[in-house]
Amino acid sequence: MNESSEDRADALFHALSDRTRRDILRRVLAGEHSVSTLAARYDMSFAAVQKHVAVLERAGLLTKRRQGREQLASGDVAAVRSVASMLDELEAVWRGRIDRIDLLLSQDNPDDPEITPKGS
Amino acid sequence: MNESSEDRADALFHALSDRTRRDILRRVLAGEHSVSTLAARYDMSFAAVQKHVAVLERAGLLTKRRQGREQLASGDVAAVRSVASMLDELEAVWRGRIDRIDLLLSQDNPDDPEITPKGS
DNA sequence: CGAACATACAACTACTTGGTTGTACGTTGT
DNA sequence: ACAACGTACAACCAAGTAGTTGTATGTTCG
Repeated sequence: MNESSEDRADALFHALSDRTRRDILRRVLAGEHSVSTLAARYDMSFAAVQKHVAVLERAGLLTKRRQGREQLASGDVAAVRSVASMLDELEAVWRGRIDRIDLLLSQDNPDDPEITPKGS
Repeated sequence: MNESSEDRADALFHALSDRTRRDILRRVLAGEHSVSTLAARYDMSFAAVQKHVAVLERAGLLTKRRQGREQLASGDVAAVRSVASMLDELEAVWRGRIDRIDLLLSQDNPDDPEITPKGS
């Protein structure tokens, strides 16, 4: 409902909607990497990778810390979990629908012959 | 790893990256709705909403069934779960990192803060 | 049949995105 | 000091996106 929470969801899902960014995220979740170390892994310019890292950072999926002339990027698992909880909320909405269907069925058929209708 | 599984992830996260589409998804997970019923809920043209529904359908997040002149859209919870499992995979990657750190600590190795940077 | 409804799709516009190159600036090592 | 490195950012471009309006097609109902 909150305006900014929808903004955040937009940013998170958008950040995850690019395969290069998902791959970068995997790497930085596995351990710290400098931006140039990451860039060396992809067949695109350094600047392109740096922009992907910036998108992930703006979405809160990774953080950077300076070490000398390098920026070490590290994945934030809490942000990943927050996305998972958004999906949990969607699943809860679906479960509410199923519960309502089950209620109707049990009212019509108190003997409960049918289990889990064709629900998905 | 599969090429088309990345395509699918692209489509799923992209579909979820728009707040109108997330809202539509919530409604159709809660129960069947015709496209026009959905469209009436938003301050945009019918065609715009119809395109959002098409994006969700292409991503596999909803299915439509014809009933007379209406198309009834219904959310597919399995697709939502498949997204959740992608996030689980990311969290597993992160957990592997933590396990490796724990291993280093338990080996009482005070050197080398860098953790196996890559698979090469 | 003909009117109203429900949907689909094409064409167009404004904006965003993912990529490029070039430049600027701080840090490191010799 | 200075060359090489690591990063950030601006300007640009092609492609995609989210919205619009208009049109076509099928369905229901009086």
